[in-house]
Amino acid sequence: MTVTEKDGKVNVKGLEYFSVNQTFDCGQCFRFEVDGSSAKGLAMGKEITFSQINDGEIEIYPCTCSEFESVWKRYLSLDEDYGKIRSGLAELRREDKKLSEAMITGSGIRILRQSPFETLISFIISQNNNIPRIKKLISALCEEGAKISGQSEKEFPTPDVIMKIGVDGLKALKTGFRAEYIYDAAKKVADGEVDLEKVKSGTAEKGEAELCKIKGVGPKVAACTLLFGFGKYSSFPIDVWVKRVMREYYGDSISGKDFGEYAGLAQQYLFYHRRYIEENRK
DNA sequence: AGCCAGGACAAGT
DNA sequence: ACTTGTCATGGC
Repeated sequence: MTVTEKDGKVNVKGLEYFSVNQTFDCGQCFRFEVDGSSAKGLAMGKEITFSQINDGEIEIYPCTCSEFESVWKRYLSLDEDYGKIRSGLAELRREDKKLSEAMITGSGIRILRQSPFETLISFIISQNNNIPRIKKLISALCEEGAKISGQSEKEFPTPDVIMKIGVDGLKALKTGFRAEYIYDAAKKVADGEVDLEKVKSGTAEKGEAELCKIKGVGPKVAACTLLFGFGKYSSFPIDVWVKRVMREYYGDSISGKDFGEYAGLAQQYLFYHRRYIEENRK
């Protein structure tokens, strides 16, 4: 990996198993717009663009080298050895033709390391909802948070700001029945009843139990939060698409545990593959 | 127009 | 322990 800086842009080349398009279009983040081969959006309190220049080469702006090293490298999981992870997965699932197919389709997917609280709230909002509307609700929440806190709307609202918005305020944003869930999450994180630091340092199982103390957080939302917000790769979110994949590819005789320590990544490959195929049927 | 959306909860078997 | 109706809203 070679990192250079010029005119406020950082160029990174020599990347393997990374595609801007796939990473930002596989349903793990909701504040980016993918257009062609670049993704522009908000993360870590900044507005940022990731642009695919070539195979294995991207541009990041506005950005400096030190900012890349301290923020975006980790955010994009470019500090992880995906070659090693993938071969470990392939070895564990030696006979799994479907997974190896999916690993080719989605070879550029990386699990982002998004901020935990934002991920938690985002996936609470995601339940029984569609992606375009999830994006709108999150953006509305950030705008409202900015009004109250005086902070930039690039920042995701903190727990206490969400508490100030209140259940009625959240309903006014059209979050519907999720309003009390969002509020409960903010309250329990703010008063320490749910300890995100403990989730970070503990196992995925402990983390799931901790997150499920929140009303409106069940196995699926917890798993997505653990995977996309805490980098817990063994977490295996099961939604309608994955259920479909499991049944169609494996005949229901399989669980997340069969995919080992990197089950979450395997899940993303399968999820992306199944949806990618659906898209191309139309 | 009507079904469905990266679910979870509560009440009922 | 499994199944079912319900939740608020709008995308397609």
